[in-house]
Amino acid sequence: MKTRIKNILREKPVGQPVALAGWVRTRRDTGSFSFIEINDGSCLANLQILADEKLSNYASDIKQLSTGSSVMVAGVLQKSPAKGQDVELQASQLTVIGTADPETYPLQKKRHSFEFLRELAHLRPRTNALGAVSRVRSRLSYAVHQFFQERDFVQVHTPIITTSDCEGAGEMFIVSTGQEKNKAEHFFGRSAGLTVSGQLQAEVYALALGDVYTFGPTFRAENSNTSRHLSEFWMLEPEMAFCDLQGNMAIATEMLKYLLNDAMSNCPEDMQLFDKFIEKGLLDKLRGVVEKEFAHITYSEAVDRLEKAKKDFVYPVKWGLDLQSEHERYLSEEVFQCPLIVTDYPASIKPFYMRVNDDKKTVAAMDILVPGIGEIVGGSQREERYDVLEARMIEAGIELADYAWYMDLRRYGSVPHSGFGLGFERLVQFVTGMANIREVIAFPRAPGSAPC
RNA sequence: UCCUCGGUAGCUCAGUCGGUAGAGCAGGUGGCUGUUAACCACCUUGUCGGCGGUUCGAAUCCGUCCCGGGGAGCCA
Repeated sequence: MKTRIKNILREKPVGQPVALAGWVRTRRDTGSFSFIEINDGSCLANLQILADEKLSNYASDIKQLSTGSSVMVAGVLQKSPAKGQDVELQASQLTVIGTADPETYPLQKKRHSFEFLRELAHLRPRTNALGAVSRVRSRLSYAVHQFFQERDFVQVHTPIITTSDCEGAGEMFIVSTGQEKNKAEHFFGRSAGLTVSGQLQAEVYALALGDVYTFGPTFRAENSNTSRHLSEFWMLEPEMAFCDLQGNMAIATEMLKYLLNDAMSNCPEDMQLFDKFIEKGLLDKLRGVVEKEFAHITYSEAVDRLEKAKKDFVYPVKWGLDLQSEHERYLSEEVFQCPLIVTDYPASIKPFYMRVNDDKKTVAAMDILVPGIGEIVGGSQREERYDVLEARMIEAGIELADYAWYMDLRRYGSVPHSGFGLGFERLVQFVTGMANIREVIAFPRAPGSAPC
């Protein structure tokens, strides 16, 4: 029976027999024995093993051990007399499971660039930083479910293959068997694609179950090549019935604070690695976000501030034009220096499903901008009035027949409802301080690149 | 897709005015030591991203394509 290093280090059963299995990070030989550091992925820390020359396979196996080899070790845990670790394992048995030829094994004991590691998608989780990202990502995913389940939200598995394009959400990948000669022969009887958003389907379930969320992979065929875009990414989309924009903002804010707090309290060692080596001051930044109120301004106020700003922008600022990255960054990074919620954008630049405000010019939209990442959450109150929605769809040139089911939600028992989308990888980026989104997903897919 | 910077040993990089390539680390061998980015000595390693051009001669200059970083657009 093996014990995970995480538990060994937490419980420190000194004097007790312990067995574990993992991969060799480094070996150092001394006079009559070797120090071997083992990592088993359960935590950032390695466990130091002492392997004495009296072990039967000392000369044949243990002295040959190199970085990357896999081993099983049994022994007795003891207090360490030297600095660097509280406890260490005196091995009574060490079995080599798999060797790793040091001439060809690409990972070294020293630091590698993330660009290099990206070429080794199958080996990079064995590094400190990528292992830590994986654990924090897993924990955040768990915390997402915990947050919503604690609040009686129902998870809906919305479809990956979809026949409805969530307008304004980007280009779709087309799904087909490759055998169809014409549209009538299509596998689904109509053209289909990979989902760009589960929102419209989530609305269906919100108007039946009240509060729901969907959390799954999302696909965008955009040719965008940046440090915060992926072709395949995970998106969290809560949708709440009987909920207006104020309620939407409140739940999004509460959720973000909850998630940051959860990662900090449950992954302290990994978070300290990020704070120390990836983004200095990360923990202070996150604590600040948890403690401070999020700033909130309307789009009109944002335009006002930008027009009065003493800063030269490349792109023009004018009511009716969308805010550019430089504008969003100026507001969140320089003016407010904290997460900023911008609401009530012009209807002309937002999708048909967002609820038209009383001024008839703006919609009940909200974007949450965070320093360094930009937009992390985008949401809105949905248009629940049949006539208004129909007019907006016609204006947008949408085929009404294709969305009859969506219109039915407004025809039968319509209610005000709201929701938002959170880019999960952008959240992981924000929490870990990783500069490039390709480092926070196991196997990144981007134009021209899809390893493994 | 656009702008911009880059691609030299397994990794991180240097390479001047165009004259055929170097360091540190890693790896190998030997030594030493309760070590911990271990240490000391010696040794190995190159389609200079690809193709084409200019030139007596190209890592170096020009063209083009591929790949990567940063920024922009699109968005989450």
